Amino acid sequence: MNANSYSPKAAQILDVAENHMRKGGFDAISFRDLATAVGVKSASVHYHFPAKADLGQAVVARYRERIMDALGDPMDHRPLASKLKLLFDTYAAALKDGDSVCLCCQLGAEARDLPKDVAAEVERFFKSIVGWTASALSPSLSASKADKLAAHIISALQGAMVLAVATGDGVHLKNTRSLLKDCVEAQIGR
Amino acid sequence: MNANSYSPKAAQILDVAENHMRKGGFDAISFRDLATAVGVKSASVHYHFPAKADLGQAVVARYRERIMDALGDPMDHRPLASKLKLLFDTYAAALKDGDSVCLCCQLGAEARDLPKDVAAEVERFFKSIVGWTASALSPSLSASKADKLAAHIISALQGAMVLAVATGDGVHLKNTRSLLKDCVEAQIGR
DNA sequence: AGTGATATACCTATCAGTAGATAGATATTG
DNA sequence: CAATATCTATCTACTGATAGGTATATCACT
Repeated sequence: MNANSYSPKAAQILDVAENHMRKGGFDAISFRDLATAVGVKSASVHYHFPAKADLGQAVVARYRERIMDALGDPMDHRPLASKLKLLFDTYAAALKDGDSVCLCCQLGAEARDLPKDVAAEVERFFKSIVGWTASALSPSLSASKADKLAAHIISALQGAMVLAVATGDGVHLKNTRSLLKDCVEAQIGR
Repeated sequence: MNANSYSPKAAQILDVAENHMRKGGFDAISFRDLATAVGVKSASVHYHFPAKADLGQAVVARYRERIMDALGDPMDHRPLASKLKLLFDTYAAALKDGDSVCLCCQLGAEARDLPKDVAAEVERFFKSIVGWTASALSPSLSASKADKLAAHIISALQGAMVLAVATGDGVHLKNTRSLLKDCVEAQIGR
């Protein structure tokens, strides 16, 4: 099930669901609201996604695929700085309108209250993106240090988004980017 | 309205509400569930907190007061390192059972979907705790650098909690603590 | 001491609205 | 015919909220 295997209507439903979930979490979407937003009835949404957990899982899976595709191969020959810039730009684009965090930041916080399949998909997102970052760092650091620094980078970006949304001030994300850059340079000893 | 001005039953309601909200956000609490948990009927919960927004606001306000009280005066004569240790210990205690993030991390992510008063209280929490941290750093750094580093510290702690809950691995918090310590030391030039 | 007013803290009963989900009919296309 | 995609209609369960009743306790006044 890759991200392009959805019918146009199903993709449209996923788009709306993703936007709503980013702002209010899994409980913020309802079949009726989604149906109205895409111009069908709620029973038709159930046709595409039988249960709410199926919908949630599909939203997260598609999100992960899209992000990971945008990041590309972490082991290719681009310089580390440009990989990290791409990570910051891509991942933090979640804040684009200044009013929503990364989908998995939202869902990650409520992981213990999510349907099992949805929570598993969120966990998979984090393992993917931390793994990508660790791979990108790996030529410059020991495996152990790369893993820790990668997790820290993702953590800090997540938290900065929360702070930005909660205080209504997007500067937090830029601030964290610049401090993370220093942190990475200190670690790789440049 | 300080944290000790609630009747025993109201305080009990706030306790349960806080625990549930930490795991699933504002929508995760219902008057009926709370009532059952404390042994009354839902109408009695409305007696103590007329509307859901009142309850949410009270939970967040009490949380902020408790955390800020535990942190104490950021300008007193304790060494910086022990203030930061207290911050990490106190604030990160939210993860105590390994299955819930900081209340305001959860609510901060969904700030745009919260009742206005609740969102304002969440914002107030963040401004308080970032302000405390900046004050603690202020003897060692310029005001501008202290503000930035303080926001970064809080961001990183928030994000680490999300990662810890989402992946079920509490090591992320310890990891971030140690990298933040390095980051602070690099900034104050020690 | 006795009486009435007031406040506190609960209750029962109910409301309109919304939730996720399903059964079964209909239309369109290959 | 069969697959796809929609519909109408409906179900049960739960949501926040309100109206109005009950019991208890405290206080003021005679």
